[in-house]
Amino acid sequence: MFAELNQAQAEAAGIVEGPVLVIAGAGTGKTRTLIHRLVSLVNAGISPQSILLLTFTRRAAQEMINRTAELLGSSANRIEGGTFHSTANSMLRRYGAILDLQPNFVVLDQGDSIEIIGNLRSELNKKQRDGLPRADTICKIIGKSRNRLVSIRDVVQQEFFQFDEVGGAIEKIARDYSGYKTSRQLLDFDDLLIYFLRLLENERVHQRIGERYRFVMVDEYQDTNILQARLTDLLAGRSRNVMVVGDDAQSVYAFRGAYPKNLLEFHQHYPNVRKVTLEQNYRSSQAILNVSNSLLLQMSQAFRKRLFTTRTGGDKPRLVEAYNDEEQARFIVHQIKQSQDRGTPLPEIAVLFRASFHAFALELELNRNQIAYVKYGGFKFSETTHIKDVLAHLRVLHNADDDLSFVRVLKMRQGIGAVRARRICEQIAGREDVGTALKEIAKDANGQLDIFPLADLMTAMVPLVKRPGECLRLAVEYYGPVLQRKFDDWPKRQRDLDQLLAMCQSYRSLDSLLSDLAIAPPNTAHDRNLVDDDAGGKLILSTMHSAKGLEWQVVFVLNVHDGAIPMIHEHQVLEDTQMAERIDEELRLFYVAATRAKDELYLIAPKTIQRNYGPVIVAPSRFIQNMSPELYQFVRAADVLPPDESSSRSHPRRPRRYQF
DNA sequence: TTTCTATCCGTTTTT
DNA sequence: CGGATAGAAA
Repeated sequence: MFAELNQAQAEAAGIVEGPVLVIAGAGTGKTRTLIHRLVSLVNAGISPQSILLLTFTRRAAQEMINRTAELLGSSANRIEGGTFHSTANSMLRRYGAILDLQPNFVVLDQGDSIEIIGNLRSELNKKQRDGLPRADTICKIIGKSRNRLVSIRDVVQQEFFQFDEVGGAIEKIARDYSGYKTSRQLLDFDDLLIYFLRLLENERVHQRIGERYRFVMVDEYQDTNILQARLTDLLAGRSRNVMVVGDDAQSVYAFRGAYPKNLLEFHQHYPNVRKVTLEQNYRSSQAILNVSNSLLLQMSQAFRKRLFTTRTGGDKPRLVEAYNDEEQARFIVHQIKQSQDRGTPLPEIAVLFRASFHAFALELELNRNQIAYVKYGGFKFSETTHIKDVLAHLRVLHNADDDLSFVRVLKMRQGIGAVRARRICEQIAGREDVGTALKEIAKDANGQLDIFPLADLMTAMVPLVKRPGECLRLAVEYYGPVLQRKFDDWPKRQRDLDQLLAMCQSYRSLDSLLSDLAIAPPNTAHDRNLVDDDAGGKLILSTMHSAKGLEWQVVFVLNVHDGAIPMIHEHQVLEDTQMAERIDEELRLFYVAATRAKDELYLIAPKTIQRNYGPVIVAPSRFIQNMSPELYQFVRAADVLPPDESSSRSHPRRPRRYQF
C-alpha cells in the first residue's frame, strides 16, 4: 500500500487511531507521509469531511492542499484545511453569534492595529505620553503578552525594560485597544485565535465540532504557540485522533510566540502517543547534509537526530568571500548565468536572505541583467498605503461602523483632518445609507466640505455589493486623483491597483474578499497563486522564513555575516539565557536555509556592508566559524568574476569595524 | 484644524 | 538615510 514510502514513513502513514507524533528532519518526506496517511484514511472509508488539516503558514497550507489533490482528485476538495487563523476565521463566521460576534466582523491586519494604537496613544495627555514607546513597539508588546499568555508588565520587564517606567500607560493603551475592538466588532490576528478558543470551550459548539472532525492533523507543529496547542487539543476532542508533525530544529517563529515545547513535550499530554522519527533525507547531497548536520550539532537542545542519504558525494558547499554587497550581487548573477548555461531552469534556483531589504542590491543587479524574479516575504503588497486606501472604501461599504476605515477614507479629502473626520464619523454612526448621510452633512456645511464625490461613490457601490469586483473598480477610479496628489511615483502604484482589480474579479462576496486580503494576502503583486500568467520561468528570491518547506537545485544564501546571520540588535541588551535562545533560533533559521538545497549551496559573506552611515567591516557568521573548514570550499568572488567586472569600485568612506 | 517642518530614533522574520 | 512623531505655522 505504501510502496513509495520507506519503513518509518509507512509506519507513520499507516496509523489510524490514536495520537501520533512524527519528528521529521528537513527533506525527509514529511509532507509525503502526511498526505499518504490522508489518502489511506479516505481509502479506508473515512469521510474526507471529517478530517481537519491545520498548518501554520499559508504557504504550507497551499502546498499540502495541492499535493493532496494530485493523489485524491476531487474528493481532496472536501478535506477542510488551512492555517489556524483562516480556520478560526471561518468557524467564527459560522458560530460567532454565541460569543456576540456578528458575522460581518472585520479582521485587522498588523498595520490596522498599529494605526489604532497610534490613535489611542495620541489621545493621552502630554504627561502620560512622555517616554512612551512608538505605536508599533506598543503593538509588539501587547501582541507578545497575549501570544504568550503573560502580563504586559512581564513582557516589559523582560524585553523592554527601558520602558519600565511607563508600564502603566502601556497597560492603559492595551485596555483601550481591547475596548475599541470589542465595541466595533474588530478582531486582530491574536483575537482570531483567542475567540476560537472561547468558541471551542463552549460545550455545545465543542460537541458539534468534535463530532464533525474525527481526525486532526497539524503540520509544522514546532511553530505553534500555546494557544494553538490548546486549540489542537480541543479540536482533537475525545477521540484524540491527532497527528502532529514537525521538526524542532526548524522552529523559527519564537518572535510570534512559537513554543517548540508543544512538540518536545507532546508525549506528556498524550502518554500513549506513538512516536516516529524520519531521518532519511531525499533532498540533498551528502556534502550539503554534512554542513547541515554540523549546524544541528551546534544547537543546544534538540531531539537527537542526524540526517543521512544514499546520495553520496556531490560538490562541497562554497563559502564565497565578496568585498561588499555589490560584488556579492554580481557574483550571484554571474553564477546564475553559468547555471542557466548548464541547463538549470531559473525556477530551480533560489536566493535566500535574513531580511527582505538585504536583497535590494541584488534586485538592482538582476534588473540590470534582465533576469526575471519573484520575491517572497518582506513587505506585503496589501499593506502598502495605496492598496489600503482603496480597500478602506470597500470596508466602509461592508461595515459602516468600521470607523478606522471611515476616518481613513475621509482624510483623503482635502481640508479634512483627523478631527473633522472623527466628527463626521460620529454623525453618521448608525445610519444605514452612508451616501445620503454624507450628502446631508455636506449641505449643512454650506459647501465647506469637499465630500460630494465620496458620497456619490458610496451610493454607487451599494447596489453592487454582490459583485465586489465592480465596487473595487469604482473605488479605484474614484481614487485616481487622490493617488496622483499623494504620490510622486503614482504610475507604478496605479499598476498595483490594476493588478489588485484583476485579482479580485472572481470574488462573489465582499465578506470573503476582505477577509482573504487580511488573512491570506498576496505576498507581492505577482503572487503566483493569484496571478497565473507568470507562474514559471523566474528566479526565486525569498526570506529564509518564507522558504520553509521548499527546495531548489541551487541555493544562494546571502549576507552570511555576523550581525545578519545571526541577526542581533546592537542596542538590545539581553540576559545570557535569553541571548542564547535568540542565537539558537537564528541557527535553526540558517539550518532551514541550508537544507533547502538539493545539489549546490553557496554561502556568501561580504567583508563590508553598506549601512545608513557608510560601510562597516563584518566577519563571516559565527556558525561558519564554528564549522570544520573541511566541510566547505572557500572561494573569492573576485577570482571567479571576469576581470573587467571585478575591478573594485571606489567607495566613499573608510569602513568602520562593526560593534555589537 | 490642517499642514508643513524639525527632531529623534532605529536593523527582522509572519498570521 | 527614512519614517514616525512632536511642535510650529498657516
